[in-house]
Amino acid sequence: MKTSVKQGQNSKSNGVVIGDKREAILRAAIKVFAQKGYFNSKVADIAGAAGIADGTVYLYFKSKEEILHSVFDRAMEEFIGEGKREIARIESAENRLRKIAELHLERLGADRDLAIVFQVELRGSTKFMEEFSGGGFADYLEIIRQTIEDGQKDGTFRQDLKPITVAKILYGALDEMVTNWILSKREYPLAPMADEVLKIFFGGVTK
Amino acid sequence: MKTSVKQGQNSKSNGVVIGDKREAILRAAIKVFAQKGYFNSKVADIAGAAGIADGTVYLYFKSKEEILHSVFDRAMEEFIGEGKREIARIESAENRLRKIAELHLERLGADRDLAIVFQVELRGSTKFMEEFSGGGFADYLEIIRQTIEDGQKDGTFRQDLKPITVAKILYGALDEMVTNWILSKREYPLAPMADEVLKIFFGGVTK
DNA sequence: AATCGCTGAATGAATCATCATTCATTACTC
DNA sequence: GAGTAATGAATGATGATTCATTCAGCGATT
Repeated sequence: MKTSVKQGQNSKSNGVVIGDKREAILRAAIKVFAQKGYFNSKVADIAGAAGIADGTVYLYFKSKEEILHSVFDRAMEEFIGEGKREIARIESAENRLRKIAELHLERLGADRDLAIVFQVELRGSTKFMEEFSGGGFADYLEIIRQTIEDGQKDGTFRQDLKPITVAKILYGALDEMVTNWILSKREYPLAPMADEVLKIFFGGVTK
Repeated sequence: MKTSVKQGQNSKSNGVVIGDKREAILRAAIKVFAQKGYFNSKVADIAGAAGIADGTVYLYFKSKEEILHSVFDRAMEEFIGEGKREIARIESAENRLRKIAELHLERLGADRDLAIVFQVELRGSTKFMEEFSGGGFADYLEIIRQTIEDGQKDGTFRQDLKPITVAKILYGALDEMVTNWILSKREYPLAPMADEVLKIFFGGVTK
């Protein structure tokens, strides 16, 4: 019997607003999933990390899987939303792509746990990937594709390449930067890698 | 009680050489893992697909995890082994990279199930990725890196880029081609995508 | 201002299903 | 009939989910 500190819900009894228990669970889940992977994470681990009882999790989520879903949905929505906003104001296609690359690496570089869940768990299941192909991911790729098409139309980019393929290549390169960053023992800032990627992407490696 | 067709091991009783039961299990595992993912695959599924009893699996493998390991090890060994051989005879760094890209996509494009297991399951666990970072994967990236360094030394490639980063970018682009191919509903040959990737990689997208 | 239900959040021990793994038994082969 | 390979039912662990119970806050009542 532990002397658990009960806490009425949000900001009722005392001035301290406890963000939201749902929020706490999501944050805890990101940490736990990042550490042990979705399938090796116990719901009890998440509850523990969130500082609540096991059963409480089910007051906020229908199942363990729904937690993972929510993590993706929330992050992706925010990610794409802000991306679109930032891109909108930029004139040249080249600079838009530059911004996309920078944002991509900045975002994921800013939250390692979330990055791990994205790179590892999202990829780690065809099921999720397929759902995502029709969801946020397709949107993201489409934004890149469109930007490349714009650049081709205004004569900035070569026109002998299929925009969608070019988009995949840029995305793949960025994605690999993130994956390597996650796996690396050394700590280094991720965002600056955008430069090298863009140098090659725009100019190629041939002298 | 099913009238199971017992079969003495390899080519004993009759002329038909049943490759090896171990081999059959690995093939079955690749198919099953590709379909449902490692964690959702039951050992019984694998046994079923291989046409043997559940327990028999354990005559050939210590655990379910060892099966997955074996799938990776075998494929990676073959993959890298043949890669090195093919590369060795090629003179120019540029053509060596070209060959690497082609092989990469040809190989994975030739066995969709294996490709799925590689793209999805390998990525789907930090544990495996980390093991692999110190294993086959690191070797592969090193081969690419070295080739790029060669090209820089002989003046073919720009020298203002870190070879390791360039290597990651090429790898990332190829990897994304594979991932997209796996997820795509449409059936299309993977290998030809190497051309587009190389065009951009060598020449860049800017006009 | 002390007491009293009430309500809904939170708890965590118990349940129940799901598999990986084992091993006593059976089937083959020589 | 000895030796080996294969079988598949039984075992045991694990862990998601449930649910009877506890608890804290709050307005109403005295």
